[in-house]
Amino acid sequence: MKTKVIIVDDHALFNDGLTLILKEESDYFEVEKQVFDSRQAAYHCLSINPDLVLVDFNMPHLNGLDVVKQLKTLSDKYKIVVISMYAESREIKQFKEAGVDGYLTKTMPALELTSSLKKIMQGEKIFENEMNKKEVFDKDNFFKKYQLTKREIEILKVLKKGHTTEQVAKTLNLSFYTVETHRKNINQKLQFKTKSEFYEFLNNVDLDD
Amino acid sequence: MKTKVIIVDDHALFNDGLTLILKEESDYFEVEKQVFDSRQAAYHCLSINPDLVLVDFNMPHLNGLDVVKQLKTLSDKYKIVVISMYAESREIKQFKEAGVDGYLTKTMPALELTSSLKKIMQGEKIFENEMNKKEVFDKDNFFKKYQLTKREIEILKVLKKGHTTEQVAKTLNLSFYTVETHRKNINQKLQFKTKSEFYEFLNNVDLDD
DNA sequence: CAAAAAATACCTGTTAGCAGGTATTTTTGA
DNA sequence: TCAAAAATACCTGCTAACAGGTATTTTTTG
Repeated sequence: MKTKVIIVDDHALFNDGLTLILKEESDYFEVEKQVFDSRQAAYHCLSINPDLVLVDFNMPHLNGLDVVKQLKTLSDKYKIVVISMYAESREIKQFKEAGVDGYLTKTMPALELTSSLKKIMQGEKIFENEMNKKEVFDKDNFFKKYQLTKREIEILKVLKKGHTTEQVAKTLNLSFYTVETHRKNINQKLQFKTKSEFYEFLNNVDLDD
Repeated sequence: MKTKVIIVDDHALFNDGLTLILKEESDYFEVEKQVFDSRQAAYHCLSINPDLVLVDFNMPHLNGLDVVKQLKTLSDKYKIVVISMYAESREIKQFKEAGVDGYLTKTMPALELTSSLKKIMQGEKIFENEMNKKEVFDKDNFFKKYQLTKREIEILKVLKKGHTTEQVAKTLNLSFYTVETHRKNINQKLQFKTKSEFYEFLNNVDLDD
């Protein structure tokens, strides 16, 4: 009996990545459905009746916490595990209260993830609370996946200081237009939907080598 | 008995700013000396014998870590707190090993800084990183000082979800202009200089009751 | 009750950001 | 070496944000 899994993550790339990781252990996990719109999570859980639901923490429309609460009203049968970019105690507490079975971070290695999930399926509860703070975004994985170039990272570093596009251009001796182009490309790669999202990323990402 | 403070920071503006911040709490802190050349830190500490030394992280000639090591060979009596541009785990570890009492970032609001320093003077050790940021934030103090109104906090809550002024207006059944006015007032009260600052605040502040 | 504080709303002009292009040069790697 | 990737630069048009006002109504509170 394989573990039937539903992945709820609006971020297609990560959703796919997670699916591939679980496929590596296809004798144990079976990804039944990848949900990209959190509002459809409940519907798919009802129709598929999975053993395990992996929910991303920050999503548009319905965030992870809302999804968890919704799923909890539907059934107690499936395990729910939150996968987050942040290991932040306040959020973890909220999810604990909402009754999830685990809170894992996107920074953990694939092997650790699958082994943690197996433990959770056996009834254990795992709340990743590593005080590894600044590595909120897993640098290696992150930059590899999204393929930010050197110049783009350089521009992000200057933006991180609170500078505007024009100030960045002056700092790096570039044309205003060039910096705008780079910003455009960064936004396309990282798919920010709001300015808030962009600045949240900027404030949390570790760009140092 | 006030806390005698020496500030070691080559950056005159920030050195002054820090002094002003501590002057706001002049019944607790007394800035005895502003040192702008890190090579003179030891000399002044010996002659003044302060209770607290605030050391900038990156300075010419002698960097923060070197200053700390030097001071530590002189005396164990005064508390040493490093003030840095960014919270970087590797550096924090080094300073911890050097025996500092705290590592705070320049990005933290003034009130958080003074409240942290007070705690340190009482023997607590505080190492600021992205993880404990949200919790260190002294909510009550903050809102008391800046006197944000109920409506303003309500608007911040909606903005926190990444909504625009227009979306906030719709959500709260207000005119677009009203929300803009509130935002204007918030910005005036909190004195954000850049958008990045505003969003950093928004992403880190705890608005829940 | 009267004054202060808070909340509401409107107006103008400016700037930053961003989406959607085009296009050339430089660098790099198979 | 040559094609792809990266970096550079420009243009238009639109929208959100923001600074600097004014002004009325509602709520709070001494």
